[in-house]
Amino acid sequence: MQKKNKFQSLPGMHDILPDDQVYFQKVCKSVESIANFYTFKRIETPLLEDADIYYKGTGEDTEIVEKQMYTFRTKGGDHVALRPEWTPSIVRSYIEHGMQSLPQPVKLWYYGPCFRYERPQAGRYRQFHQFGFEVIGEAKPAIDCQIIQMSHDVLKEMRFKNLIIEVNSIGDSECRPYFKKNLMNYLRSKRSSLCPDCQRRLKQNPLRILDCKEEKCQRIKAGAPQIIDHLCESCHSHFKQVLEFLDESEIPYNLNPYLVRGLDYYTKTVFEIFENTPQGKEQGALMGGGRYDNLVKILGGRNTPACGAAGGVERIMSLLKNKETKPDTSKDAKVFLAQLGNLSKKKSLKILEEFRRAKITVAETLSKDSLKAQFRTANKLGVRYVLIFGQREALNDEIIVRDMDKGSQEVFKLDAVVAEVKKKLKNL
RNA sequence: GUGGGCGUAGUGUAGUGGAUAGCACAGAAACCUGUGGAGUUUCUAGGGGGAGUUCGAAUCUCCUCGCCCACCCCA
Repeated sequence: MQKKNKFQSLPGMHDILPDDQVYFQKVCKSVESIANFYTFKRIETPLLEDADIYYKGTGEDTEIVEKQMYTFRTKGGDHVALRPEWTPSIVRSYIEHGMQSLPQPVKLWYYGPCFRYERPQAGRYRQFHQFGFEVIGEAKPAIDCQIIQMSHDVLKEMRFKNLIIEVNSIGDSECRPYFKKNLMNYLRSKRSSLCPDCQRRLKQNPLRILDCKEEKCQRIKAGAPQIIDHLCESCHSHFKQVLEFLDESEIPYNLNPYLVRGLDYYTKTVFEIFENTPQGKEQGALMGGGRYDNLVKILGGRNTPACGAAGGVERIMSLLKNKETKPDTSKDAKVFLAQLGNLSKKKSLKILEEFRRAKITVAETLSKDSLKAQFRTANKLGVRYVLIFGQREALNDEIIVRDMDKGSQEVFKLDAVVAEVKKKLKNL
Protein backbone atom coordinates (compact mmCIF):
# COMPACT_ATOMS: atom_id res chain seq x y z
CA MET A 1 0.00 0.00 0.00
CA GLN A 2 1.10 3.52 -0.63
CA LYS A 3 1.94 5.35 2.57
CA LYS A 4 2.48 8.98 3.18
CA ASN A 5 6.15 9.84 3.27
CA LYS A 6 7.22 6.31 2.60
CA PHE A 7 9.24 5.06 -0.28
CA GLN A 8 8.14 2.00 -2.08
CA SER A 9 9.57 -0.11 -4.84
CA LEU A 10 8.50 1.00 -8.31
CA PRO A 11 5.65 -0.85 -10.02
CA GLY A 12 6.81 -4.17 -11.34
CA MET A 13 10.03 -3.99 -9.37
CA HIS A 14 10.44 -6.37 -6.50
CA ASP A 15 12.79 -7.31 -3.73
CA ILE A 16 14.04 -10.84 -3.51
CA LEU A 17 14.00 -11.10 0.26
CA PRO A 18 16.25 -13.32 2.37
CA ASP A 19 13.57 -15.98 2.66
CA ASP A 20 13.30 -16.21 -1.11
CA GLN A 21 17.01 -16.43 -1.71
CA VAL A 22 16.91 -20.18 -1.27
CA TYR A 23 14.79 -20.41 -4.38
CA PHE A 24 16.65 -17.75 -6.26
CA GLN A 25 19.92 -19.50 -5.69
CA LYS A 26 18.50 -22.88 -6.40
CA VAL A 27 17.57 -21.74 -9.88
CA CYS A 28 21.01 -20.29 -10.41
CA LYS A 29 22.72 -23.42 -9.19
CA SER A 30 20.66 -25.72 -11.36
CA VAL A 31 21.42 -23.61 -14.40
CA GLU A 32 25.08 -23.51 -13.56
CA SER A 33 25.39 -27.23 -13.06
CA ILE A 34 23.70 -28.05 -16.35
CA ALA A 35 25.73 -25.42 -18.16
CA ASN A 36 28.95 -26.77 -16.70
CA PHE A 37 28.09 -30.28 -17.69
CA TYR A 38 27.64 -29.23 -21.31
CA THR A 39 30.79 -27.08 -21.12
CA PHE A 40 29.10 -23.74 -21.54
CA LYS A 41 31.03 -20.71 -20.27
CA ARG A 42 29.39 -17.98 -18.30
CA ILE A 43 29.17 -14.52 -19.80
CA GLU A 44 28.08 -11.25 -18.28
CA THR A 45 27.18 -8.25 -20.41
CA PRO A 46 26.24 -4.69 -19.48
CA LEU A 47 22.66 -3.91 -18.56
CA LEU A 48 22.86 -0.89 -20.77
CA GLU A 49 23.37 -1.24 -24.49
CA ASP A 50 23.05 0.88 -27.58
CA ALA A 51 19.31 0.79 -28.15
CA ASP A 52 19.94 -0.01 -31.78
CA ILE A 53 21.02 -3.56 -31.10
CA TYR A 54 17.47 -4.25 -30.02
CA TYR A 55 15.84 -2.26 -32.79
CA LYS A 56 17.87 -4.15 -35.33
CA GLY A 57 18.29 -7.44 -33.54
CA THR A 58 15.14 -8.11 -31.59
CA GLY A 59 13.17 -6.25 -34.21
CA GLU A 60 11.38 -2.92 -34.49
CA ASP A 61 7.98 -4.47 -34.85
CA THR A 62 8.22 -6.74 -31.88
CA GLU A 63 6.19 -6.10 -28.78
CA ILE A 64 9.36 -5.91 -26.72
CA VAL A 65 11.01 -3.18 -28.72
CA GLU A 66 7.89 -1.37 -29.75
CA LYS A 67 6.42 -0.80 -26.32
CA GLN A 68 8.40 -2.44 -23.57
CA MET A 69 11.91 -1.07 -23.69
CA TYR A 70 13.37 1.25 -21.11
CA THR A 71 15.27 3.67 -23.29
CA PHE A 72 16.79 7.04 -22.64
CA ARG A 73 19.42 9.43 -23.86
CA THR A 74 22.63 9.80 -21.93
CA LYS A 75 24.20 13.16 -21.21
CA GLY A 76 26.44 12.54 -24.16
CA GLY A 77 23.42 12.02 -26.37
CA ASP A 78 23.67 8.26 -26.83
CA HIS A 79 20.42 6.44 -27.24
CA VAL A 80 20.63 3.52 -24.83
CA ALA A 81 18.34 0.78 -23.54
CA LEU A 82 18.19 -1.40 -20.45
CA ARG A 83 18.39 -4.88 -21.87
CA PRO A 84 14.96 -6.41 -22.38
CA GLU A 85 16.58 -9.75 -23.20
CA TRP A 86 20.10 -11.10 -23.41
CA THR A 87 20.60 -12.54 -26.85
CA PRO A 88 21.45 -9.37 -28.81
CA SER A 89 23.94 -8.36 -26.11
CA ILE A 90 25.64 -11.68 -26.30
CA VAL A 91 25.81 -11.62 -30.05
CA ARG A 92 27.20 -8.10 -29.88
CA SER A 93 29.86 -9.34 -27.51
CA TYR A 94 30.62 -12.31 -29.74
CA ILE A 95 31.22 -10.00 -32.67
CA GLU A 96 33.01 -7.30 -30.71
CA HIS A 97 35.50 -9.70 -29.18
CA GLY A 98 36.18 -11.66 -32.30
CA MET A 99 34.78 -14.87 -30.91
CA GLN A 100 34.38 -16.14 -34.45
CA SER A 101 38.07 -16.94 -34.31
CA LEU A 102 37.58 -19.21 -31.32
CA PRO A 103 36.86 -22.87 -31.96
CA GLN A 104 33.24 -22.98 -33.10
CA PRO A 105 30.65 -23.25 -31.80
CA VAL A 106 30.99 -20.85 -28.90
CA LYS A 107 28.79 -21.97 -26.04
CA LEU A 108 27.75 -19.37 -23.48
CA TRP A 109 25.37 -19.15 -20.56
CA TYR A 110 24.09 -16.24 -18.49
CA TYR A 111 22.00 -15.32 -15.47
CA GLY A 112 20.92 -11.81 -14.61
CA PRO A 113 18.31 -9.06 -14.66
CA CYS A 114 16.33 -7.80 -17.64
CA PHE A 115 13.87 -4.93 -17.93
CA ARG A 116 10.60 -4.65 -19.75
CA TYR A 117 8.06 -1.93 -19.24
CA GLU A 118 4.78 -3.75 -19.24
CA ARG A 119 1.85 -4.27 -16.94
CA PRO A 120 2.94 -6.41 -14.00
CA GLN A 121 1.04 -9.61 -13.53
CA ALA A 122 1.41 -13.11 -12.16
CA GLY A 123 4.95 -14.21 -12.97
CA ARG A 124 5.66 -10.98 -14.75
CA TYR A 125 7.76 -8.11 -13.55
CA ARG A 126 9.38 -5.06 -15.05
CA GLN A 127 12.68 -6.04 -13.64
CA PHE A 128 13.07 -9.77 -13.72
CA HIS A 129 15.82 -12.30 -14.12
CA GLN A 130 16.58 -14.44 -17.06
CA PHE A 131 19.06 -17.21 -17.58
CA GLY A 132 19.88 -18.89 -20.81
CA PHE A 133 22.21 -20.72 -23.11
CA GLU A 134 23.50 -19.68 -26.50
CA VAL A 135 25.40 -21.73 -29.05
CA ILE A 136 26.89 -19.53 -31.73
CA GLY A 137 28.54 -20.83 -34.86
CA GLU A 138 26.86 -24.12 -35.50
CA ALA A 139 24.01 -24.85 -37.90
CA LYS A 140 23.42 -28.52 -37.31
CA PRO A 141 20.07 -29.71 -36.01
CA ALA A 142 21.75 -31.64 -33.22
CA ILE A 143 22.38 -28.30 -31.52
CA ASP A 144 18.73 -27.36 -31.60
CA CYS A 145 18.01 -30.60 -29.86
CA GLN A 146 20.76 -30.11 -27.34
CA ILE A 147 19.44 -26.68 -26.43
CA ILE A 148 15.98 -28.11 -25.91
CA GLN A 149 17.41 -30.94 -23.89
CA MET A 150 19.39 -28.61 -21.66
CA SER A 151 16.34 -26.46 -21.09
CA HIS A 152 14.38 -29.53 -20.18
CA ASP A 153 17.22 -30.71 -17.94
CA VAL A 154 17.41 -27.46 -16.03
CA LEU A 155 13.74 -27.69 -15.17
CA LYS A 156 13.99 -31.35 -14.30
CA GLU A 157 16.97 -30.55 -12.12
CA MET A 158 14.59 -28.38 -10.13
CA ARG A 159 12.17 -31.28 -9.84
CA PHE A 160 9.59 -30.10 -12.32
CA LYS A 161 7.51 -33.05 -13.38
CA ASN A 162 4.69 -32.21 -15.76
CA LEU A 163 6.50 -30.32 -18.44
CA ILE A 164 5.20 -29.66 -21.90
CA ILE A 165 7.62 -28.86 -24.67
CA GLU A 166 6.08 -27.28 -27.72
CA VAL A 167 8.09 -27.25 -30.90
CA ASN A 168 7.66 -25.71 -34.31
CA SER A 169 9.67 -24.48 -37.24
CA ILE A 170 9.06 -21.03 -38.64
CA GLY A 171 11.28 -21.39 -41.69
CA ASP A 172 13.98 -19.02 -42.84
CA SER A 173 14.38 -16.01 -45.06
CA GLU A 174 13.85 -18.22 -48.06
CA CYS A 175 10.58 -19.88 -47.26
CA ARG A 176 9.00 -17.60 -44.69
CA PRO A 177 8.26 -14.68 -47.03
CA TYR A 178 6.61 -17.06 -49.39
CA PHE A 179 4.55 -18.59 -46.63
CA LYS A 180 3.66 -15.16 -45.30
CA LYS A 181 2.24 -14.19 -48.66
CA ASN A 182 0.30 -17.39 -48.77
CA LEU A 183 -1.06 -16.85 -45.29
CA MET A 184 -1.87 -13.21 -46.01
CA ASN A 185 -3.91 -14.17 -48.98
CA TYR A 186 -5.86 -16.60 -46.89
CA LEU A 187 -6.32 -14.19 -44.01
CA ARG A 188 -7.31 -11.28 -46.20
CA SER A 189 -10.13 -13.34 -47.54
CA LYS A 190 -11.36 -13.81 -43.96
CA ARG A 191 -10.45 -10.36 -42.78
CA SER A 192 -13.87 -9.30 -41.63
CA SER A 193 -14.21 -12.30 -39.34
CA LEU A 194 -10.97 -11.61 -37.49
CA CYS A 195 -10.87 -9.94 -34.11
CA PRO A 196 -9.87 -6.24 -34.18
CA ASP A 197 -6.41 -7.00 -32.84
CA CYS A 198 -5.77 -9.49 -35.57
CA GLN A 199 -7.00 -7.13 -38.24
CA ARG A 200 -4.28 -4.82 -37.08
CA ARG A 201 -1.76 -7.65 -36.99
CA LEU A 202 -2.59 -8.48 -40.54
CA LYS A 203 -0.49 -5.56 -41.62
CA GLN A 204 2.27 -5.70 -39.08
CA ASN A 205 2.92 -9.28 -38.21
CA PRO A 206 0.49 -11.76 -39.69
CA LEU A 207 2.32 -14.73 -38.24
CA ARG A 208 1.14 -13.73 -34.82
CA ILE A 209 -2.47 -14.20 -35.77
CA LEU A 210 -1.78 -17.89 -35.51
CA ASP A 211 -1.16 -17.35 -31.84
CA CYS A 212 -4.39 -15.49 -31.15
CA LYS A 213 -6.69 -16.94 -28.53
CA GLU A 214 -9.90 -15.31 -29.72
CA GLU A 215 -12.42 -17.93 -30.61
CA LYS A 216 -13.26 -16.59 -34.00
CA CYS A 217 -9.61 -16.35 -34.93
CA GLN A 218 -9.09 -19.89 -33.71
CA ARG A 219 -11.67 -21.07 -36.17
CA ILE A 220 -10.03 -19.20 -38.99
CA LYS A 221 -6.60 -20.40 -38.18
CA ALA A 222 -7.82 -23.99 -38.23
CA GLY A 223 -8.23 -23.63 -41.97
CA ALA A 224 -5.11 -21.58 -42.47
CA PRO A 225 -2.09 -22.86 -44.30
CA GLN A 226 0.49 -24.21 -41.90
CA ILE A 227 4.07 -23.22 -42.09
CA ILE A 228 5.43 -26.71 -41.68
CA ASP A 229 3.73 -27.58 -44.98
CA HIS A 230 5.47 -24.69 -46.68
CA LEU A 231 9.03 -25.04 -45.47
CA CYS A 232 11.75 -24.92 -48.07
CA GLU A 233 13.83 -27.99 -48.65
CA SER A 234 16.61 -27.11 -46.21
CA CYS A 235 14.28 -25.97 -43.43
CA HIS A 236 12.16 -29.02 -43.87
CA SER A 237 15.02 -31.44 -43.58
CA HIS A 238 16.51 -29.47 -40.69
CA PHE A 239 13.27 -29.64 -38.77
CA LYS A 240 12.82 -33.30 -39.56
CA GLN A 241 16.22 -34.03 -38.14
CA VAL A 242 15.59 -31.97 -35.03
CA LEU A 243 12.51 -34.05 -34.37
CA GLU A 244 14.45 -37.22 -34.97
CA PHE A 245 17.04 -36.14 -32.47
CA LEU A 246 14.33 -35.33 -29.96
CA ASP A 247 12.80 -38.76 -30.45
CA GLU A 248 16.16 -40.39 -30.11
CA SER A 249 16.88 -38.52 -26.87
CA GLU A 250 13.43 -39.47 -25.60
CA ILE A 251 12.48 -35.88 -24.98
CA PRO A 252 8.70 -35.59 -24.92
CA TYR A 253 7.38 -32.82 -27.13
CA ASN A 254 4.27 -31.59 -28.88
CA LEU A 255 4.30 -30.28 -32.38
CA ASN A 256 2.54 -26.96 -32.27
CA PRO A 257 2.13 -25.55 -35.76
CA TYR A 258 0.80 -22.31 -34.31
CA LEU A 259 3.79 -21.58 -32.15
CA VAL A 260 5.44 -18.40 -33.37
CA ARG A 261 7.76 -16.39 -31.26
CA GLY A 262 7.66 -12.69 -30.64
CA LEU A 263 11.18 -11.93 -31.73
CA ASP A 264 12.13 -11.23 -35.31
CA TYR A 265 15.44 -12.99 -35.40
CA TYR A 266 14.18 -16.51 -34.99
CA THR A 267 14.57 -18.92 -37.87
CA LYS A 268 13.71 -22.56 -38.20
CA THR A 269 13.33 -24.23 -34.82
CA VAL A 270 11.36 -22.51 -32.07
CA PHE A 271 10.16 -23.98 -28.79
CA GLU A 272 8.57 -23.15 -25.46
CA ILE A 273 8.34 -25.12 -22.23
CA PHE A 274 5.43 -24.92 -19.81
CA GLU A 275 4.51 -26.60 -16.61
CA ASN A 276 1.36 -28.58 -17.13
CA THR A 277 -0.53 -27.34 -14.09
CA PRO A 278 -3.24 -24.68 -13.83
CA GLN A 279 -0.82 -22.22 -12.30
CA GLY A 280 1.90 -23.13 -14.74
CA LYS A 281 -0.31 -22.49 -17.73
CA GLU A 282 -1.47 -19.16 -16.39
CA GLN A 283 2.04 -17.96 -15.93
CA GLY A 284 3.14 -18.70 -19.44
CA ALA A 285 6.35 -20.14 -20.71
CA LEU A 286 9.03 -21.09 -18.21
CA MET A 287 11.57 -21.30 -20.96
CA GLY A 288 11.62 -20.53 -24.62
CA GLY A 289 14.05 -20.26 -27.44
CA GLY A 290 15.06 -21.31 -30.87
CA ARG A 291 17.45 -20.89 -33.71
CA TYR A 292 18.52 -17.46 -34.90
CA ASP A 293 20.70 -17.92 -37.91
CA ASN A 294 20.49 -14.32 -39.09
CA LEU A 295 21.15 -12.35 -35.95
CA VAL A 296 24.94 -12.29 -36.05
CA LYS A 297 24.82 -10.93 -39.55
CA ILE A 298 22.12 -8.42 -38.73
CA LEU A 299 24.28 -7.01 -35.96
CA GLY A 300 27.21 -6.64 -38.27
CA GLY A 301 29.07 -9.91 -37.96
CA ARG A 302 29.70 -12.64 -40.44
CA ASN A 303 26.88 -14.88 -41.48
CA THR A 304 26.86 -17.18 -38.46
CA PRO A 305 24.19 -19.65 -37.39
CA ALA A 306 23.17 -19.79 -33.74
CA CYS A 307 20.66 -21.27 -31.39
CA GLY A 308 19.65 -20.55 -27.81
CA ALA A 309 17.12 -20.60 -25.03
CA ALA A 310 16.11 -18.40 -22.12
CA GLY A 311 14.26 -19.02 -18.87
CA GLY A 312 12.33 -16.78 -16.50
CA VAL A 313 13.71 -16.99 -12.99
CA GLU A 314 10.77 -15.41 -11.14
CA ARG A 315 8.29 -17.64 -12.88
CA ILE A 316 10.23 -20.70 -11.98
CA MET A 317 10.66 -19.48 -8.41
CA SER A 318 6.97 -18.97 -7.89
CA LEU A 319 6.19 -22.50 -9.05
CA LEU A 320 9.07 -23.85 -7.02
CA LYS A 321 7.57 -22.35 -3.89
CA ASN A 322 4.46 -24.45 -4.34
CA LYS A 323 6.42 -27.64 -4.41
CA GLU A 324 6.59 -29.79 -1.36
CA THR A 325 10.34 -29.97 -1.18
CA LYS A 326 11.52 -27.82 1.65
CA PRO A 327 14.31 -25.38 1.01
CA ASP A 328 17.74 -26.42 2.08
CA THR A 329 18.56 -25.15 5.55
CA SER A 330 21.90 -26.88 5.91
CA LYS A 331 23.66 -23.55 5.81
CA ASP A 332 21.92 -22.22 8.89
CA ALA A 333 24.00 -22.05 12.03
CA LYS A 334 23.90 -25.09 14.27
CA VAL A 335 26.05 -23.55 16.97
CA PHE A 336 25.47 -20.49 19.12
CA LEU A 337 27.97 -18.71 21.31
CA ALA A 338 26.55 -17.27 24.51
CA GLN A 339 28.79 -15.04 26.57
CA LEU A 340 28.51 -13.50 29.96
CA GLY A 341 30.65 -10.71 31.31
CA ASN A 342 33.17 -8.32 29.82
CA LEU A 343 36.17 -10.60 29.73
CA SER A 344 34.33 -13.37 27.95
CA LYS A 345 32.78 -10.94 25.55
CA LYS A 346 36.22 -9.77 24.57
CA LYS A 347 37.55 -13.27 24.16
CA SER A 348 34.46 -14.29 22.21
CA LEU A 349 35.59 -12.51 19.09
CA LYS A 350 38.67 -14.66 18.95
CA ILE A 351 36.69 -17.83 19.48
CA LEU A 352 34.33 -16.89 16.68
CA GLU A 353 37.28 -16.35 14.41
CA GLU A 354 38.59 -19.83 15.19
CA PHE A 355 35.26 -21.34 14.28
CA ARG A 356 35.18 -19.35 11.09
CA ARG A 357 38.54 -20.80 10.11
CA ALA A 358 37.17 -24.27 10.80
CA LYS A 359 34.22 -23.34 8.50
CA ILE A 360 31.64 -23.78 11.22
CA THR A 361 28.91 -21.17 11.26
CA VAL A 362 28.38 -19.83 14.76
CA ALA A 363 25.56 -17.48 15.60
CA GLU A 364 25.74 -15.04 18.50
CA THR A 365 24.21 -11.95 19.97
CA LEU A 366 27.16 -10.16 21.47
CA SER A 367 24.94 -7.19 22.00
CA LYS A 368 22.93 -8.99 24.63
CA ASP A 369 24.02 -9.36 28.21
CA SER A 370 21.54 -11.65 29.86
CA LEU A 371 22.16 -15.33 29.38
CA LYS A 372 18.47 -15.94 29.26
CA ALA A 373 17.98 -13.60 26.38
CA GLN A 374 20.81 -15.25 24.50
CA PHE A 375 19.33 -18.66 25.03
CA ARG A 376 16.03 -17.45 23.77
CA THR A 377 17.65 -16.24 20.60
CA ALA A 378 19.60 -19.46 20.22
CA ASN A 379 16.39 -21.33 20.55
CA LYS A 380 14.63 -19.29 17.91
CA LEU A 381 17.45 -19.93 15.53
CA GLY A 382 16.91 -23.64 16.01
CA VAL A 383 20.52 -24.19 16.95
CA ARG A 384 21.70 -27.60 18.21
CA TYR A 385 24.64 -26.59 20.41
CA VAL A 386 25.14 -23.56 22.60
CA LEU A 387 28.62 -22.69 23.73
CA ILE A 388 28.45 -21.11 27.15
CA PHE A 389 31.33 -18.84 27.86
CA GLY A 390 30.91 -16.99 31.14
CA GLN A 391 33.23 -15.24 33.56
CA ARG A 392 34.29 -18.46 35.21
CA GLU A 393 35.10 -20.12 31.92
CA ALA A 394 36.90 -17.09 30.60
CA LEU A 395 39.21 -17.18 33.60
CA ASN A 396 39.90 -20.90 33.34
CA ASP A 397 40.13 -21.01 29.55
CA GLU A 398 37.23 -23.40 29.43
CA ILE A 399 33.93 -23.45 27.63
CA ILE A 400 30.72 -25.35 28.14
CA VAL A 401 29.03 -27.07 25.23
CA ARG A 402 25.34 -27.59 25.75
CA ASP A 403 23.33 -29.95 23.62
CA MET A 404 20.00 -28.22 23.23
CA ASP A 405 18.11 -31.31 22.24
CA LYS A 406 19.37 -33.54 25.03
CA GLY A 407 19.85 -30.87 27.64
CA SER A 408 23.29 -32.23 28.52
CA GLN A 409 26.45 -30.19 29.00
CA GLU A 410 30.16 -30.87 28.77
CA VAL A 411 33.14 -28.73 29.69
CA PHE A 412 36.06 -28.44 27.29
CA LYS A 413 39.36 -26.65 27.28
CA LEU A 414 39.14 -23.60 25.06
CA ASP A 415 41.76 -24.82 22.61
CA ALA A 416 39.94 -28.12 22.15
CA VAL A 417 36.44 -26.84 21.63
CA VAL A 418 36.57 -26.27 17.87
CA ALA A 419 37.66 -29.83 17.27
CA GLU A 420 35.08 -31.21 19.69
CA VAL A 421 32.23 -29.28 18.11
CA LYS A 422 33.35 -30.32 14.69
CA LYS A 423 33.22 -33.93 15.80
CA LYS A 424 29.73 -33.50 17.19
CA LEU A 425 28.44 -31.85 14.03
CA LYS A 426 29.83 -34.60 11.93
CA ASN A 427 27.89 -37.17 13.90
CA LEU A 428 24.57 -35.44 13.42
C1' G B 1 -3.57 0.83 -23.33
C1' U B 2 -8.49 -1.78 -21.63
C1' G B 3 -11.33 -4.44 -17.86
C1' G B 4 -12.16 -6.74 -12.79
C1' G B 5 -10.90 -7.17 -7.48
C1' C B 6 -8.60 -5.13 -3.17
C1' G B 7 -6.18 -1.20 0.35
C1' U B 8 -6.95 -1.45 8.75
C1' A B 9 0.22 -1.74 13.15
C1' G B 10 6.12 -5.11 10.39
C1' U B 11 2.85 -9.61 9.03
C1' G B 12 -2.04 -11.95 9.14
C1' U B 13 -6.74 -10.27 10.36
C1' A B 14 -11.75 -8.41 13.27
C1' G B 15 -14.97 -4.61 13.13
C1' U B 16 -21.40 -3.05 7.78
C1' G B 17 -22.59 4.80 10.39
C1' G B 18 -21.57 5.76 17.03
C1' A B 19 -17.52 4.06 22.84
C1' U B 20 -10.50 4.21 23.96
C1' A B 21 -10.40 0.70 16.27
C1' G B 22 -10.12 -5.37 18.77
C1' C B 23 -7.14 -10.00 18.21
C1' A B 24 -2.84 -13.11 16.87
C1' C B 25 2.13 -13.43 15.47
C1' A B 26 6.60 -10.65 15.12
C1' G B 27 9.60 -6.72 17.71
C1' A B 28 11.40 -4.05 22.36
C1' A B 29 11.67 -4.02 27.86
C1' A B 30 11.11 -5.92 32.91
C1' C B 31 10.60 -10.00 36.32
C1' C B 32 16.14 -12.39 35.16
C1' U B 33 24.50 -11.03 33.97
C1' G B 34 24.92 -18.15 35.16
C1' U B 35 21.23 -21.76 31.44
C1' G B 36 16.29 -22.11 26.08
C1' G B 37 11.21 -23.41 24.33
C1' A B 38 6.62 -21.20 29.11
C1' G B 39 4.41 -17.34 31.90
C1' U B 40 3.09 -12.49 33.58
C1' U B 41 3.44 -7.22 33.05
C1' U B 42 4.60 -3.09 30.07
C1' C B 43 5.85 -0.79 25.54
C1' U B 44 6.27 -0.01 20.03
C1' A B 45 2.94 0.30 15.90
C1' G B 46 -2.73 1.02 12.24
C1' G B 47 -7.90 2.42 8.34
C1' G B 48 -3.03 4.77 1.31
C1' G B 49 -4.09 10.08 0.33
C1' G B 50 -7.80 13.89 -0.62
C1' A B 51 -12.72 15.75 -1.02
C1' G B 52 -17.91 15.00 -0.02
C1' U B 53 -22.51 13.05 2.56
C1' U B 54 -23.53 13.07 8.01
C1' C B 55 -24.46 15.51 14.54
C1' G B 56 -20.92 11.43 13.77
C1' A B 57 -17.12 7.71 8.51
C1' A B 58 -12.43 2.36 8.80
C1' U B 59 -17.62 1.63 7.22
C1' C B 60 -21.48 5.36 2.24
C1' U B 61 -20.14 8.51 -2.51
C1' C B 62 -16.49 10.66 -5.71
C1' C B 63 -11.43 11.58 -7.09
C1' U B 64 -6.53 10.04 -6.71
C1' C B 65 -2.53 6.83 -5.54
C1' G B 66 -0.95 1.92 -4.83
C1' C B 67 -1.29 -3.41 -4.94
C1' C B 68 -3.24 -7.92 -7.15
C1' C B 69 -5.50 -10.34 -11.34
C1' A B 70 -7.03 -10.75 -16.44
C1' C B 71 -6.71 -9.18 -21.78
C1' C B 72 -2.42 -8.17 -24.98
C1' C B 73 2.40 -10.16 -25.30
C1' C B 74 6.06 -13.03 -23.32
C1' A B 75 10.71 -15.54 -19.64
